[in-house]
This record gives sequence, structure tokens and C-alpha cells, in this order.
Amino acid sequence: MKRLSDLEMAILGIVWKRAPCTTYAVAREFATSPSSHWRGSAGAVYPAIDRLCRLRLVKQRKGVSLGRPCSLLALTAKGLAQLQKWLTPPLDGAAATITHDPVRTRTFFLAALAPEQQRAFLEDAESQLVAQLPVLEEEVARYRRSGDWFSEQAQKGALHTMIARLAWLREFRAALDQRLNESVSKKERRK
Amino acid sequence: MKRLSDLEMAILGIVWKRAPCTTYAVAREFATSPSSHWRGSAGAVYPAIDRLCRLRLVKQRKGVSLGRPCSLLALTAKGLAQLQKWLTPPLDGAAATITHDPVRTRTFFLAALAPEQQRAFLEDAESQLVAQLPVLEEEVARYRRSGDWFSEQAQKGALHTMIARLAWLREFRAALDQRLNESVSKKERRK
DNA sequence: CCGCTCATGTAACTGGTTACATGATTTA
DNA sequence: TAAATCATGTAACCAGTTACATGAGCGG
Repeated sequence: MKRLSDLEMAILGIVWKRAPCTTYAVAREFATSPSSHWRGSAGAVYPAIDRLCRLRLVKQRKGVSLGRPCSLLALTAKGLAQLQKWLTPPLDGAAATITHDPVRTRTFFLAALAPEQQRAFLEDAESQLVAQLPVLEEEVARYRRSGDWFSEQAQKGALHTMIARLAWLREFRAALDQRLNESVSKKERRK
Repeated sequence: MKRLSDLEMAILGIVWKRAPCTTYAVAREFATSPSSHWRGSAGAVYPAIDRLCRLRLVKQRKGVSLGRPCSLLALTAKGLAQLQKWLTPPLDGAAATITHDPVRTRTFFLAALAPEQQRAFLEDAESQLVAQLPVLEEEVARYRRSGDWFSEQAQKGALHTMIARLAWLREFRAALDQRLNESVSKKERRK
């Protein structure tokens, strides 16, 4: 069987957790998550669920949600096995590499800016990330309240990462300031 | 003008740093980077450079590399302006959200495994990430030696993030162990 | 009854991947 | 002389996005 994408696997996981649930609810889970790089667009989720159904990893049955008829999803035994396989070592290599960070990507090229602009970039990135902290904290609290222990731990990971990025940005800014001071005093000495 | 993708912007950045260089060299930069989620495949980079040329952000001239004729790339003034704009606050929202982490994604669904397998997953992830540390450290050292200060700082960010993920995984595992002990002793008490 | 959310899709596009093809030059 | 690396592409494919379309039920 062809390897499933991480989106398909995540859908499998969500269906497993929230079954019975609608495709719409799965899509919304992606759309409302603060982390996910998937937008959970209908154009991705509906076809993916179709594929999972055809592979007999997910089954649909008729049901009602909020009084309206709809189709309710649940994993099959085969689907659960697939989900477990995804979580069983060894992790495929792609999973364990360094993560992608658009802020970091940009910093590689900061030398293209004037020093004041370099500092402005770091400050802006910092304040944008700081603004995310309460969102993530609330998400952790939400999972804690819901009693979903693993999601709570996972979300704590997101928070940890965010804090680490912030610490790095601050260190970066401090190093930049020091660097600028040094180059200024060098010029002073030359006078 | 249509918004450029992050890959196109990163290409712009690389060309700016390494000009004059060949398209092949740009592609290899992506391919050899330990971080990048872009594979830097020819099928992506060559067409992207074509687009950047047509937009007059990059210009090509004939040259030689290692004795062979090739086309050498460099940014135009317009290209540099575009690069600087990419680095100028405010960062577009997408850049400042929580990053995607395939290990973290999986941990949301760890409850689908038996406790021993949960622990095995965390241990495997941990050891795979640990194996990346020396690679990243070497990369930082490489940039330090090359005198590319900003890339060095950026790569330190990758290292920081990796260390944070590791700390989180260890915390996770400790919490899991504690949790298991508690549930065991609860059973003991019931006896 | 108007707008909102629930619910289910589809069509066109896009930005990447894989895999292939070609040929020159260098190194073992 | 064979294999590796430099260099430049192309064609087929694929997964996910945007934008649209539709309709039912619910709250003001």
C-alpha cells in the first residue's frame, strides 16, 4: 500500500480520538488549531477522507449531528493498526530532522539590511512570538481541562519550542547589539 | 506583483549571499542543508530561477565554473529590494506562528498505543533527535569558521530548538513514567 | 427573514516532488 | 575507463490551496 501523507495520518488520529465525528469536525480541528501548518481546507480533507474510506481505514455510517442528518466517521480495525504503525519506532527519518521555521529562514539573510533594520526585524519577530504565548498557554489549559493528557503534553511541546525560539531571538538581539557597539568603538579608536 | 513563495525568497537570499553562483549551487545549498524542508530538487529550483529572472529580480550572465561554461546568477537592484522587503517588519502572520513538528504531531495520538509502546516511541524520538545534535553543532562551527555571522546565529536557533524539543521529550517521558507508577499503585491499593 | 454555523462537496490552480535525460569534466 | 560530480533541464504527478456552490437548521 502506498505510503500515506502526514495529513492523512493526522486525520486518522483525529477520527480515532473524536469518533464518531463528521468530516466537517475534522476539518475544523485543523482550521482552529494554532499550530498546524495544514489549513484543513475542505478541498484537502474531504478527498483525504474519501481515500481513507476506500482503503477501508475509516468507515462512514449515517447519523445525526445537531438534529441534521450527516455521515459519522470511525476507524476500522485496519485503520487503528495503521495509526499504531505510524507511532511505532523506528520513526521514518523525515520526522526527526530539524523543524522548519520561517523566522529563522529569514535571519540567514539579515545582513542584507542596515543594522537598525536588522534590530527592528528581531524585535518585531520577538513581539509577534510573544503574542502567541498566551494562545498556546490557553490551549494547554484547554487540553488539561478536557482530560486529554497526551494532547496536553504535546501542546506543552509547542509552548516549549516557542519559548526556545524567543530565548534565541533575545540572545541574537543581545549579540547584535554587542557587535554593533564593538564596531562603533573600533571606529572611535580609528579617529 | 504576485506574492513570492518562501522558496523563491530563500533562493533570492542565497543568490544574494553567494553571487555569482550557478543554479546548481543554489539547489545544492538546499539539498545539503540539514534543516530545510525543501529538498531543493531541480524540478523546483530551475523553474523558480526562471521566474525570478523573468521578474527581473535575478540576472544571468555567461561565465565559467571549474573550467566549464555555465550561467552565473546575481541579484538585480530590484531583487535586493525585494529581499529587504521580505525582511522588513511587519512579518506576515504566517511567519510568526508555531512551527510544525512531525514528532509532536504524532504525540497527540500516543494514547492509541499500549503504555510500553508509548515509552518506546518517546525513547526512539529522543535518540533520533540526539543524533542530530552533533550535525547541527558542526553546522554552527562551519558558519563560524566561514565568518558568516548571521548564518551562524540562525543555525544556533536551529540548535536551540532541537535542544528544547529534546528537553520536552524527556519531560514527557518522565511524566509518563510517573503516571504509569501512579496507576500501578492505584491498582495495588485496590487489591 | 437574515445571517450564522453545520455540513458536504467540486474545479481550477499552484508549488512542490520524483524520476528521467543529457553531457561535460574530474578523480580513482 | 569507470564512477563521481558539475550543470541544466523537462515531464508526469501529487497534495493541498483558494474560491466557489449548495443547502439545512438555528438564533436574533
